[in-house]
Amino acid sequence: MEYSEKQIAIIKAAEKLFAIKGFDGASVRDIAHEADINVAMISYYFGSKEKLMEAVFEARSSNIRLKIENLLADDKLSHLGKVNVLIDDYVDKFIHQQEFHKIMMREQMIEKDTPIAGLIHDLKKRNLESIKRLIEEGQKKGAFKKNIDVVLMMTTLVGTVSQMITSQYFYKKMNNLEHMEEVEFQKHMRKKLSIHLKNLFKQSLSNEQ
Amino acid sequence: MEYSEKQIAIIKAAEKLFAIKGFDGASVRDIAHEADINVAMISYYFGSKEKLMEAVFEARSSNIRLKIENLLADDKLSHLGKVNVLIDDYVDKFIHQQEFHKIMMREQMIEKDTPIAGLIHDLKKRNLESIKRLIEEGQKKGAFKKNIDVVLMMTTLVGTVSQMITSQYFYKKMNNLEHMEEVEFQKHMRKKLSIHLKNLFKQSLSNEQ
Amino acid sequence: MEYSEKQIAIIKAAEKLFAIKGFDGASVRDIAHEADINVAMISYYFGSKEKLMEAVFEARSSNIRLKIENLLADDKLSHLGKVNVLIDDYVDKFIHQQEFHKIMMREQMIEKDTPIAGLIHDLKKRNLESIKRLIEEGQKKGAFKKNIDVVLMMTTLVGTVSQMITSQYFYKKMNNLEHMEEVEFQKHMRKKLSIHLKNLFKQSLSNEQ
Amino acid sequence: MEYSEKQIAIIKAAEKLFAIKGFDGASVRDIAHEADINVAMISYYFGSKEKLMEAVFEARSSNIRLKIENLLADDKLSHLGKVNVLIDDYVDKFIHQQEFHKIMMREQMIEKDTPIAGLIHDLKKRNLESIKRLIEEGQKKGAFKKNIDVVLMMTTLVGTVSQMITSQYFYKKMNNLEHMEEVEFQKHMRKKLSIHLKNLFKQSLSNEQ
DNA sequence: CATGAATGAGTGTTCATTCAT
DNA sequence: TATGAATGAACACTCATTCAT
Repeated sequence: MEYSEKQIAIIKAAEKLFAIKGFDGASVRDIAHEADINVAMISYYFGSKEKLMEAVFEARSSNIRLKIENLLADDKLSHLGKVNVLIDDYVDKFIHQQEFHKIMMREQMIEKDTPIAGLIHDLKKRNLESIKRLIEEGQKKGAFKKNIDVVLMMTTLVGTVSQMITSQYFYKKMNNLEHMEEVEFQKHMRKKLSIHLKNLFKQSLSNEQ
Repeated sequence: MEYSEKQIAIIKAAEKLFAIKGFDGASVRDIAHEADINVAMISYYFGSKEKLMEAVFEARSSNIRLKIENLLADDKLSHLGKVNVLIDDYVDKFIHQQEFHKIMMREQMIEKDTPIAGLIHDLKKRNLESIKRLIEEGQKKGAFKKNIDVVLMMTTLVGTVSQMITSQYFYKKMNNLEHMEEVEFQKHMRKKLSIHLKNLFKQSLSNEQ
Repeated sequence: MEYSEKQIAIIKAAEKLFAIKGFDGASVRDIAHEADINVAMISYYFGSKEKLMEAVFEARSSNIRLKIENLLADDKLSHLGKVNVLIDDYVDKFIHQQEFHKIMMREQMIEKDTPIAGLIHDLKKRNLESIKRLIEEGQKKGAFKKNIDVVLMMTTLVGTVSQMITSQYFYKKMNNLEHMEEVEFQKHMRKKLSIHLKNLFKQSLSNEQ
Repeated sequence: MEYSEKQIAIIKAAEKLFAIKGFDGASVRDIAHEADINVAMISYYFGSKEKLMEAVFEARSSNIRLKIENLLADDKLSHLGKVNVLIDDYVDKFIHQQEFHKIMMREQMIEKDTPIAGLIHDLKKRNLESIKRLIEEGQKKGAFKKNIDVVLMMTTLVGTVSQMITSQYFYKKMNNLEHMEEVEFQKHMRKKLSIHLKNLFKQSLSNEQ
C-alpha cells in the first residue's frame, strides 16, 4: 500500500490524536485540522474514521518476527544475549512509538470485534510463537530453566513497558525528574527499563546460579 | 456520601460501559439504558457525565494504604511474606474490579487535566509511599537487597496484572482455555499471576540465594 | 381570588424574573428558587407556567378607570388639571411597577392569542374610553382644541414612559447619573417625565395661547 | 461581511421569529424550518444561536448618523425642516423594519450583558449625539427655544413610534381599521405618526408663536 | 398539603459522512 | 483530485410537568 503525502499526514495526525484523546475523543475535524487538510479528505481517502484507524495500525504494526528469526539464526550471541536484544528491541519500539502503542493498549481493552482487534491478535500471536521458539532453543541447550511460562513472561515484559509509558508523568514526579528534557528522559527510561527487565528475565530464565 | 438504589445502578452501569467503550464512547443514553433509568436522571443525580465519572472513581478508589499499614505492623509475617500478601491483594483487586481498573488505565493515558487525573495521581502516590516503607523495613532488617528500585518493581507489578487483564482473551486462546468458565478462569489467572509475581519479587528483593 | 403567602411569593418572584429574562428565558426552577419554594409547587398552585403568568397579570392589572371616573366628577380641578393628574398617575404606576410593565410590553409584542393578550386589550380599551370622555368633556367646555387624536396622545404618553423605563440605564449614562441612588433616580425620572409630558399635553390640548 | 443566499435566508427567518417569539422563545429548529434549511447549518454558518442574533443586528443596525450629518450640512432646509426630515426617517425606519425594532426593544429590556446590549448602546449614543448637534445648531441661530431636553424629546419620538408598532392591532381595532390592507395601513400609520410627531416637536422646539 | 423523584419532550450543538462541483 | 456546503443522526443537557408518598 502506497500512501500519498497527504495521506501520510492524515495518518500521523490520527496517530497522535487517537493516542491523546482516544478514538471517540478525537473527531475527524480535529484530525483534519492537525493534518492541515479538508475534513472530507478523510472519508475520501480512507472511507471512514474506522478505516483510518486500521490504516494507522497497518502503517505501524510491522511485526518483529523477522527480527526474531534473525536472532535465532545468529550464532554469535548467547541464548540470554538473544533475549536481551529482544528486550531492548521491545523497549525501544514502545518508547519511540509511544503514541501508536497507547492506541494499541486502548484498542485491546475495547470489547468490540473490530478488524483492529483481529490485527492485534494476529500480530501478538505471531510474535509470541517466535519468542517461544527462542526460549525453547535455550531450554534445549540447557541454558534456560525448564518450566518457563512464556506467555506470563511476555505479559510482564509488555505490561511493565506499557505501564511505564502510561504513567511516565507520575514516574517523573516520583523521581524528581520533572525538568528533564523529553529526549533525555526517554533515554533515561530506556536504560532503566532495559536493566530492570534484563535482570527480571535473567533471574527467571537462566539456569546459572 | 450515601447513594440511592438508582444512583448505584447508574454508577454500576457507567463503570461497565466506561470500561468497555471508554468515556467518550459510552453515551449517557447507553448508560441510562443499561441502568434501566431515564436519561435525565443522570444529570439530575450527578450533574453531568463528568461528575458521574468522578462518582464512579470515588466509589471504587478506596486506597490500600490502610492494609499496608496493618501489614507493616504485623509481626507474624516475614518481610517477604508481607510482600507476598501485598501481591495477592493487588492481584485480587485488579481481577475483581477489572472494569474499574480498565477505566483507570484509560484515564491515565488521556492527556487531560481532569479532576480524575488528580485523583489517580494521589491514590498512586499514597500507595507507593506505603509500599516504599514496607520495602525499606525489609532492607533495614537485612532481609532484602539494597539497591531496589521500588517504582520499577511496582511498575512491573501493576503492569503485569494490567496487561494480563487487558489481554485475557488472547491469553485464553493461547492456552486453549476458551471454554473455561469465567469464574474458574479468574481463579486460574489469580493463581498464575500470584505465583509468577511472587517469584519475580522474591528473586528481585530477597537476599537469600 | 385569595392567595396564600407562598403563592404571593411565587407571583412576586415570577414578576421579577419574567421582567428580567422574559417568559421563556425564566425557567420555573429559577422562579421556584427565587421564591424559595419547591418547583412542583408552581404546577401545583397555578397549573402551569402560563397560568402563573396570568396570575401575575391579574394581581397587577387593576385598571385606572375608577380613578378617571372620580376625576371626571371632581369639580375642584380644571380640565387641564385633570389631565395633569392623569399623567402623574400613569408615570407613578409605570415607575413603581416597572417589572410588571416590562412584562406587559413584552407580551404585547408577542403574536400569540394568549389569554393575556386578551386581558391587556380589554384593560387598554377600558382605560382609553374613560380618557376619551375626559378629553371630550374639556372640548365641550371649550378648554381643549377640537381635532385631538386621543389614541395618538395616549400612544405618546405610554410610549414615552415605556421608552424611558426600558432605556433608563442609557438615560443614566447620557446624563452622568450613574452613581445616583436607585430611589433618588426614580424620583428624578418621575419629575422629568411629569414636566415633559405635561408640557406636551398642554401644548397639544389647550386652547389658550 | 458578505452573506450567501442561505445565510441571508437564515438571518431573515431569525429576524422574523426573534421578533414574534423572542430570543428564547424561538428555537433554532423553528428558525431552520422557517428558512427551509438544515438545523446544523445555523451552527455551521454562525457558530451559535447568539452569534446569529448578532448577525441579525449587524445586518440591520446601519446607524443614521450619516444621514443626520448630511442634514446638518444642508442649507436648503430650515432648522425645523431638518427636524421634520429626521422624524420622517425615524418613522419610516421603524415601520419598514418593524421586526428588527421589536427585537431591539426586547433586547433593551433584558438585563444581560450580551454583546448585543453593547451594540444597541453604541448605536443609540452615536445617533443621540448627532441629533444634539442638530438641535444646538437651531438654538444658536435662534430658531429653537433654549432649555430643550434632547434626550427626553428623543424618548418621546422613539417611544411613540415603538408603542404604536407594538400596539398596532389595538390601534386598528380602536379606529375600526381591521379590514384595511397591511400596506395601506402602514401608509396610514406613517402619515398619522408623522403629523402627530411633527406637531409635538414644533410646539416643543420652535420659538415662533 | 407538600415534596423529592422521575419523566419524555425539547434544547443548542457536534458528529461522521456525503453531495455537487 | 479536491473541497466547501450540506445533511440527519446523535450528543449532553434542561425543560415544564406529573407521580408516589
